[in-house]
Amino acid sequence: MKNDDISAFVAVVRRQSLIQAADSLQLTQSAITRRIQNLEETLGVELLDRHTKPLKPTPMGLKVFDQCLRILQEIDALRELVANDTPPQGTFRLGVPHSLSEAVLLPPLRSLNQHYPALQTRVSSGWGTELLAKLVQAELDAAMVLFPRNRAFPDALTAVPLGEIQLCVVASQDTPPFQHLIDSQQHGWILNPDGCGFRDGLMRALADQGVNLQVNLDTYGSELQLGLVAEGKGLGLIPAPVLANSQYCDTLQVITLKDFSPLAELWLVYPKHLGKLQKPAHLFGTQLARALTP
Amino acid sequence: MKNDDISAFVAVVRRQSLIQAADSLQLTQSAITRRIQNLEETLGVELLDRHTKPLKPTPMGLKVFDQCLRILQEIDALRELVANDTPPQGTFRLGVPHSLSEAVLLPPLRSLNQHYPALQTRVSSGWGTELLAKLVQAELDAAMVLFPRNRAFPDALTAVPLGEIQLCVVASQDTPPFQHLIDSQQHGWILNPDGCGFRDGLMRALADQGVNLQVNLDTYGSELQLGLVAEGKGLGLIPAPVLANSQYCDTLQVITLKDFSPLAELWLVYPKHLGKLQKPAHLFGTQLARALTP
DNA sequence: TATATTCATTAAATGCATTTTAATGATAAG
DNA sequence: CTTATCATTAAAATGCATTTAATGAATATA
Repeated sequence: MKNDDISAFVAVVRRQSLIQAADSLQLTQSAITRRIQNLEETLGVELLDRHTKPLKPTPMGLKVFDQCLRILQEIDALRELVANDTPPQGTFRLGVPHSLSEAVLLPPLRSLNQHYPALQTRVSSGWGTELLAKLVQAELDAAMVLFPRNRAFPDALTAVPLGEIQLCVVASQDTPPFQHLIDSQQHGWILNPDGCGFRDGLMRALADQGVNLQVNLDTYGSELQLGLVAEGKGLGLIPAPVLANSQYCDTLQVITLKDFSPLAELWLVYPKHLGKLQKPAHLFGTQLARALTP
Repeated sequence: MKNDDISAFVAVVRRQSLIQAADSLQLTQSAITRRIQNLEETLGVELLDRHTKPLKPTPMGLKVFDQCLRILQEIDALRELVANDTPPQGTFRLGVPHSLSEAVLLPPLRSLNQHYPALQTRVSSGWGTELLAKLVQAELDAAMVLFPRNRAFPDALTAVPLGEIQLCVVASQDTPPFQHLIDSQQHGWILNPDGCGFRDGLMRALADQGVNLQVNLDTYGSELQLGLVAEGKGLGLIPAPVLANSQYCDTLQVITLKDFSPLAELWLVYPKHLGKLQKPAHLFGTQLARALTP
């Protein structure tokens, strides 16, 4: 009984698709097929119902799924157990989102440094999905990312919620106020690229109302974005703490919408499968989370 | 994190020796060494204290050991889960001990047949350790074995206790009674070969008193053994139910000793790692145990 | 009905990881 | 001091999982 097979099965049930599961585990469909077959073979039961279109587990498969979850949980507990007794040391490569300013990031980083003075922390910043990609490629040990709530992460990663952050819709001072999301399209949006995750959420919310997201300008930094918004080029969507610390804070108008609750979640994300090379850094999952929560 | 590594570690901690662990998992010492190293590497902690002579886990290792147990337990639970919902079918190769007569074996076998009429059962008999060897070589699907209590089984096997069985020390009618184990050596023993497991226990008990087991004759079957005992060639050690059903039952004297409590345990033993070939039979661990318990 | 398109399975080839074999080291017992 | 026992290490061999590539099945589109 291989754990890899188990996590493959879990990923498939979650995503209801071999392809997406493969994607999330960074493998081929073939590999997933084999893994599922392995598990089915060793258990002697059919786990997936091949006839339904969204691939679903058989009744037995569902029970197995639950138990698999329990197994993976105990394995995680083992990691935690070790991590909690091992004071982290060495160099720790942490990724932080472009979209969050120093004002937001400094407190947790300071807290991290207080907890583990021996730890060398190297911080680099990037857009959300960039950071996730670097995690799966083991170029980072952990990353903080800001994503819409209920966001699904790659199965190769563990995500711990660090807290919620309010997003604000901002407009220039002279923009006439409006109350519904649908009206936003009259002005258009100025947004950072897809990688940051907000855009996805906004797009989906608009799609629910049958409208496509209209983007006036793609920006690559919060100050730039806010500057353009201040000039009346369109609306912006920005984390409240970033707005508060921006030079444009007073120049902008915050719009409160009735049908769009712009809440994002700040996550700490780190790889599940500890490569053999990076020694200590990845080990302290929730330990790190605790240290980062001020 | 590989389950094989985990069970290797568990085996090592249990046996306090790499060699014995290797033995019980049917592997080389080398392999065990590597597996332990793997686990230590992925966890980033030293698990075994190499300096103590009976190889012992470090304090951290002990905690890890407990958690490993939990993991393996959940994995077993998965097997159980599936097994309990899968009515067994096909041909089931069950091994039973030479040392137990039909009188003892018939009730559980009948019970098994009642529970699972669809199951073809092929029963073959052998000495205890023979049966265990056949299990690890997948020549049997399960075996009932009679062994001294607290007997350690190979880690590749799961053992479920089915109940206790009284052993009797028997002698010919004209043997003068005695009360202590040590006195038995005056008469010598007539025993079945080592494989049956009783001999081990007896030998150990005598060794504790500083005496070596003196065996007058090696026998290869209970009736033969009892026949020879009846002729006064020495003492016998035999399960009570077998004695009760023997033709020599009335010809023999049962000796009650004060310092040797001859209790054996009847086990159901089956392989943990289900080979891919044998389809259904090995699957129903405790399910089988329930059926076999009358 | 034909033709893509999407998604899963299968088969052969590659590549990686684990195991064994064999040699070395280390420690305790005779 | 020698032998025996047990663990580690290195190199070769084995085995297993993944990928690549081709096939199959089912749905949608023209």
